[in-house]
Amino acid sequence: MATRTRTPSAHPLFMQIKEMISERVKAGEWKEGEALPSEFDFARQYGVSQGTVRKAVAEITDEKLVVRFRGKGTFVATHTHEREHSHFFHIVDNDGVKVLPGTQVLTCRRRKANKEIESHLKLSPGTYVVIIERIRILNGQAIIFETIIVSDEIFPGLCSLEENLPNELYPIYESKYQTRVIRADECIRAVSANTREAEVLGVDVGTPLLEVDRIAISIKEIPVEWRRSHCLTRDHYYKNAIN
Amino acid sequence: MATRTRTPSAHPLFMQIKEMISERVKAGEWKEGEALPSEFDFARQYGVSQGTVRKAVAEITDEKLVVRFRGKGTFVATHTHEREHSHFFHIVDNDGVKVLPGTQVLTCRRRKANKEIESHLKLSPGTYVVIIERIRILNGQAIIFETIIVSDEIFPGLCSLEENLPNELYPIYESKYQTRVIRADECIRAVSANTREAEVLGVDVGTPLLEVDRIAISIKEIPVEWRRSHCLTRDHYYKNAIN
DNA sequence: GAGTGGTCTAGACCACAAT
DNA sequence: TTGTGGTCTAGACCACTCC
Repeated sequence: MATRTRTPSAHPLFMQIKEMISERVKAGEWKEGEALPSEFDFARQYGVSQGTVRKAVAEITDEKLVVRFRGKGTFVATHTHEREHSHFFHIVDNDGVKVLPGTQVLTCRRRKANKEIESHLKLSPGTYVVIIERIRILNGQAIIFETIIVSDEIFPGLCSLEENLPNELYPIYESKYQTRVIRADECIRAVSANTREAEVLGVDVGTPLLEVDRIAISIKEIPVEWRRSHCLTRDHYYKNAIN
Repeated sequence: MATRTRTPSAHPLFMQIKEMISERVKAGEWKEGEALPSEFDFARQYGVSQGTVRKAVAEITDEKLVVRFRGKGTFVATHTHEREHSHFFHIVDNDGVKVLPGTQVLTCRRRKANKEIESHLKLSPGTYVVIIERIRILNGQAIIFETIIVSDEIFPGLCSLEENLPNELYPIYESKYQTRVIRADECIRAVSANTREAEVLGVDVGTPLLEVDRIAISIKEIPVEWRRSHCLTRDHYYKNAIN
């Protein structure tokens, strides 16, 4: 391959390749779990060397869009239980050990979004949303009061699952609604338990609770879920590692 | 370079090179800000190709132990103001904007560590520590009540700086005490303001505060600072991005 | 055995900084 | 001009999976 026609773009070649492959993955050209073409295939497609494709795909792997297995191939990443739990769940017990939470749905309803929800999920006015309230149980104690809000257009019929809603929702978003959560922004505050939360969590009104406000972003860069968790941090805490 | 004598080690070559260079950096073979040998030098030293060294140094760069500049070289990373602020300070105002905090030292004293401190900083019994209490001021409001505890053996005379203690301590740790903080573990809880905090922060006793308990780890993998921040999260919050 | 990703090499050219 | 890190190539060998 003689000297390539250099696009005046500031990006190096492997970055351009990365963007192109990345876009194709995001566009759903290969379904979740499906294999992508091999490095050599991509190299032929784009007229670059295998090494350049490797570097591009390595970056996409870092972003957890795909996973690679030696001898098998490159596959569109899926939301495994472990990934969700290890990656998105930051509450641990006082010994620093991550505990698998149980879940109990309190309410699940469908209604019009208010201004606040519209703003958080970037919805057009009048959009319907699904609002789930549930508690999460760690070591037998109700620890977290969780309010989950998603667009009814993206997740139609989520309410109908009602009692069958699993602990971890992201795998459902992915398998039933073709919506893959790849990252999230969390806003963390200290708040006071209101009467409802106090009752459900079995504490006094006014007890300090940890509020974790999470906006989950899909692979298409759309905010798809607003989740507000109010956590009792007497026997647990939110663990964050800064590297 | 013919086929190399493969160590039976499970690690690939570039990983071994990475470990060796990494150890030398951590041992202080080059001072902070000082240049490391070039890729070709390392390649000669270790008898591998430049590409292999590149991959090793790339990983060390990812770990922020060194920084690289094209045309100049590879240098031992230093604690710049920006890095500390962007990396370790997670409190932002309600618009999500990071604010530069001012600081006012309340007390600074030297005393024997108690059991709790010994355990957090892994100190031998009877070690003296320095305890600094200070408030941090954002947009003119006292927002954070901060207690900082470090070993007096690692940071002798820190107290004597007293009023001259800067906002950001890590650059001081590095320049005056040859101690570079590279990562930290944070435990986050919701707590109630005690009388002291209530007075200092100008709120009622019992107001929910965000407790951020941080153990800072040095480049030598030693816990060197225990910092407990109690933050008023009325106009601010702790921001965490999950990628 | 064929195909995949993972590692390693040797060499080329580039952008940039210092001299 | 020299030296640096950054990119790219072409080809080799390896470990692993699947047939």
